[in-house]
Amino acid sequence: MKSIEKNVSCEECILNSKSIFSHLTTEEINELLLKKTSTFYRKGTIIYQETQRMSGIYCVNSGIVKLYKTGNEGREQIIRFAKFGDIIGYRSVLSGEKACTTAKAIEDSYLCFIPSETLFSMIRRNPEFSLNLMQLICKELGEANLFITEIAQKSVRERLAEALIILKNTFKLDNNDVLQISLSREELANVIGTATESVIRLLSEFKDDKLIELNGRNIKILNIKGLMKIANYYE
Amino acid sequence: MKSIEKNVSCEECILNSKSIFSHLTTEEINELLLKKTSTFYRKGTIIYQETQRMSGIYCVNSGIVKLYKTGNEGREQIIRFAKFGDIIGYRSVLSGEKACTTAKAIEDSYLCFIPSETLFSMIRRNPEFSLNLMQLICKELGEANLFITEIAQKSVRERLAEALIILKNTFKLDNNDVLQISLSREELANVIGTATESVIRLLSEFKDDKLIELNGRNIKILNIKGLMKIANYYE
DNA sequence: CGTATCCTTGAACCATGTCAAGCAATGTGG
DNA sequence: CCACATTGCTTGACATGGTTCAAGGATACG
Repeated sequence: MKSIEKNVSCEECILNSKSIFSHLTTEEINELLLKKTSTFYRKGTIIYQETQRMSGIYCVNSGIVKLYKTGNEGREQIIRFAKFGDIIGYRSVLSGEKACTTAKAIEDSYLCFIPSETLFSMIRRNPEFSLNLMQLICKELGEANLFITEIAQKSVRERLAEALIILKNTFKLDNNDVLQISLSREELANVIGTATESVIRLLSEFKDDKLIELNGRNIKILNIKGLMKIANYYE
Repeated sequence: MKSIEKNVSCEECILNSKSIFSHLTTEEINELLLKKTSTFYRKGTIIYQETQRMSGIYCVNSGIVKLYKTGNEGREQIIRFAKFGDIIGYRSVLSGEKACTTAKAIEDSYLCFIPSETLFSMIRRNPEFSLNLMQLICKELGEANLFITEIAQKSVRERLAEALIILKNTFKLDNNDVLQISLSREELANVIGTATESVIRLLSEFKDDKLIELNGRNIKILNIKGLMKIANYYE
């Protein structure tokens, strides 16, 4: 649980045109930079827990954060991953409810913390910022609705193929076509809602079918179209 | 697809303290009343379709609206139901995306249509309204995340018991303990993501176990605690 | 070098989906 | 008002995808 404070550059996050911060005034950006605190989270560290009250949101500067809910039998359901430029924790802050997910760094990560008051002040002062934020939340809601449908209607095989495609789109491949996120078999199972053994068996099948290549946690994508066909996923 | 325009009273919707409209100024309310149009939708009528671009949002004045997504094999996944005071369609309007669900009246319903420009103008002018709206969306997102976890981890039996509890909380019971929403067995199946036959068999079991009583589509709740225990659902 | 964690495979089991057939309820047109 | 069609509901039989349990191998770590 070691965490060191350090000042990281937020310029890239703010200037990124997809960022909700991209429409802030210079004055607002200065206030944001003044109020934010940056913290290092070593791989494996929990950033916040479900049922916890949040006093602000976090913006991921580097690393990868896993957001998951814990089900009745203690099994984790991964809701999403957050990477550079993504913000987390805003759902609870805005709804005034307790956190509904736990956030855990699965890579060494730097996160910026923005206190609730700063966020609310920006919402009150800048309607364009509000609209950007709403847009972000609504997109996430759309993805959640889609995920509900897929998990309810698709087979495990389809869901695994789809998960690989989505991970590829989110985290990209290196120049050797290897997925740029490292997940355990269990985590992969917790994304698609199945047993670890099922993931292992299906990954082997995909390998036998020359769709992917496996090397420990490294997954090399050989045939994305084949995966899309299996997943019935076209986008 | 018959739909008649009629002026319905929006006062109750607006004054309701849980409504997102409750913090509007008198001036804003007057503009809202001026710009809104009210329409009758006969049971079975589709209000909007997924993939459609939305030009505004709807507020349910009376009746019940079913919101569902259509999966690959054409099977419908019910995302939620909207009743008096609920608004629908805002996700697509705010995100600028096409509708991700289809909305269909499953009872005769009156809906008020609020054009996008009116909504955006209220957001731009009134930060408290924005915050209320964000809060609403965030709550829905929280419910979606919970639903993902339940559908991924719970058995069909648990999910059906839970669905009955949630329907009871949302639509209440009449003074004879009968659920105040009428769904086909297939619709019930499409809520929890299972086959119609499974719902039928499990409902019979619940009846045998004296948890519910069945009379056509009428479901009488006899033992809510028993259902909660089966569902592992406590709230 | 030993211990813990993760990964893999096989076998058995079971919850749930699918298919088929009959029944009940409801609506339609003559 | 009846015959017929349509749709929804129910039940049984069966197939199977997926989970669970168990055991062994691989890999990483202090």
